[in-house]
Amino acid sequence: MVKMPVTIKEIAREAEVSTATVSMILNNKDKSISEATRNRVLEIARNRNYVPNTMARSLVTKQTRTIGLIMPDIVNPFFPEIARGAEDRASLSRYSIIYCNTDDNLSRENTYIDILTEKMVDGIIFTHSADRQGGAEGFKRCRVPIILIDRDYDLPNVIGKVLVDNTKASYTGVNYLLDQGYRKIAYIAGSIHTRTAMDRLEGYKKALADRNLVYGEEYVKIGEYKSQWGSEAAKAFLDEKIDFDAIFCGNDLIAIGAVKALKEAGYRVPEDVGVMGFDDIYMAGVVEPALTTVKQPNYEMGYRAAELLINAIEKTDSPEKIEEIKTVILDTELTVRQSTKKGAAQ
Amino acid sequence: MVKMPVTIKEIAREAEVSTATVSMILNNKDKSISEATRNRVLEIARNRNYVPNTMARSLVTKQTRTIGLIMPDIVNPFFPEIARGAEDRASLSRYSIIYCNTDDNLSRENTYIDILTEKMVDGIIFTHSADRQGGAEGFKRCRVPIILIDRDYDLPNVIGKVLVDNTKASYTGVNYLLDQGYRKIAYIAGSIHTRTAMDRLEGYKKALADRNLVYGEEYVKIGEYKSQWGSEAAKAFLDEKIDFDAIFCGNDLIAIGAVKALKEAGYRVPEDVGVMGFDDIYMAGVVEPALTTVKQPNYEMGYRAAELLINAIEKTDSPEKIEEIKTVILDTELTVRQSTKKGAAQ
DNA sequence: ATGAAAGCGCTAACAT
DNA sequence: ATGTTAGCGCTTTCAT
Repeated sequence: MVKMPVTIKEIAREAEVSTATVSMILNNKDKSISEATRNRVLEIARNRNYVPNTMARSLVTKQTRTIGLIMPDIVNPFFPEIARGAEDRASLSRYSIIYCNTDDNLSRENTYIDILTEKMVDGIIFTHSADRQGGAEGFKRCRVPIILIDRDYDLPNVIGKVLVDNTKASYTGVNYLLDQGYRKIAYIAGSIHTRTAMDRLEGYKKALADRNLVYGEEYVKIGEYKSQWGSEAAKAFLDEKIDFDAIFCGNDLIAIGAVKALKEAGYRVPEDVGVMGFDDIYMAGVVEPALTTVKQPNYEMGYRAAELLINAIEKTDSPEKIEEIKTVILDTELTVRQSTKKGAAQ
Repeated sequence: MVKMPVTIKEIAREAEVSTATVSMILNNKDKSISEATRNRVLEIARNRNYVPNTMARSLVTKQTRTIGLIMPDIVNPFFPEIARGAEDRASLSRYSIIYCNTDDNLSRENTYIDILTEKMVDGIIFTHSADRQGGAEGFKRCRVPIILIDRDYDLPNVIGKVLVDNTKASYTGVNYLLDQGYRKIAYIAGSIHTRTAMDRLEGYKKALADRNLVYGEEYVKIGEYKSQWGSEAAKAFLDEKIDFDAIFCGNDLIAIGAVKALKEAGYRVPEDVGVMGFDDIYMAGVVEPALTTVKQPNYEMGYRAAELLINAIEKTDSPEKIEEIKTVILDTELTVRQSTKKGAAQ
């Protein structure tokens, strides 16, 4: 297993040419090299199982063909899709991805940014972390371009963003419920501390306002992104005898909990009460087929982020004027799993 | 953003010492360097935001502190836990992880092995792919140590394995059902083409045999790892009037489907029929609280794999005698989510 | 059409 | 206690 690596030097000697020639041939920059030597060199390289040393190459070219992917936690089903999208786009252009879990921890984020710049990655895709308060101390030593996903911070080195229009998304979702015949739509929010959550709430309010539907603040409950909370909140609505016929939820976990509570209380979903989730966690469909959700295009977000980054890296032609931050805003999509029409037969 | 990187050369000049001195100080190999110069150099490095160039370092040291992680698909909830475990262990020792999705595709696997050896990763963690028939062509150019997870191939460069005792796992699972009072345990298997699946079936048979329980082959159904199949198979058991009071399933998706079919047919789970899953996909507990499962310790597998690899990499002291392949066999654990006692009250 | 040579930024003997 | 020097394996002008 401890095979001594073959270098271009050895190949050059064996082929009786210079290392420059070998290098050019191996990199397809052999415009002016005879077919004869070309084939000879290629043949030898193949026979000797030549593997280029990318360290040496990168040292010269200042490119590693590696991208860093920083995210809170790959075990959270939100992220694998993003990671996969990024990887698929990256590997198309023969970039590799170094992945880093931060657990939403600022100091781990900073550590990773350091490590990635030391590793000389060509760029970083930064997926949202709840904590980060815009603090830029961790970026002092960072020298690589950054693409933001999902959250819009003001950070140094950011050259692009891939975002979702959350207001529009929940607006669309609530409108779907209205179109299905529901008229009294309650809202169970998760944490409301993030921009994302507030935008969603705003979309909900806007959809109602557009149809001149107004009802009090008792229709909105704020808690956390857990199914437990969904159950509690739904029960609370029932206990308080709020007159609602649908619930829009801050995310799918909440929705799953809400559906459970409603069913336990004897309601049929969606015939009696429509419930809609958001985000589409993995398996939401398996868990609760009655659930229609607003799906965030995670895979595409990862894909587009990698694309933005690679374009920026390779567009060395436009020198310094990468001043404008490219922003991609993706649409969410409605995943209708089962008719959610009010009063529909089972 | 286009900051000119600071090199040790510049720091050396500014501090009026040699690059060797700077290098030693920066690498804590400064046993014999005066506090004065030491502090001066460190100070300058900090002020100038010095970032070491790991390419240059690796070129000399032949170490990249990077590990490759090859797996079928990070979106499959089986893998994020492995990835996370590996990353956690790796980052403890300041190793980074390059991750690669193969979609169980042999040629993608080979491509990645090539890319990773070119990137000079210090080792590769290879998580199981369904396809690979032991073909070793893709490893011709590979020069790095490999740790296998979950599947036991005969591959070149393999220096370690982290496996699960599937026979024992299903043996334990079935015994649990028996201990709970069930006596007629059917088995719904997924694909049976893998060693893993066969081992699980064997454990099931062994558990029954140990208690002198014998019943015909009609108690075993073989299909695929999908909830759809779980439903179909469970219905088939009912239609065929098989006398069973519990079902052991090849994985959780199957179990979820089976529970669904049983409930639709009017059975109470687990009071009338006990159902047990395997593998514990993400959210299995949310989906079906009645489900008790045999959980594969994915996180730990990833963690241990990284550990094995790092130990091997850094144990340069034992030179060539790394002939023995280190094998770690982990136990699965029973995740009892809710009493599964036969006939228990709701 | 090909070769010579100068680095890329760093580490590691070996000197002093 | 610190400096000198020779590479690591490759790319890239600039010659020829």
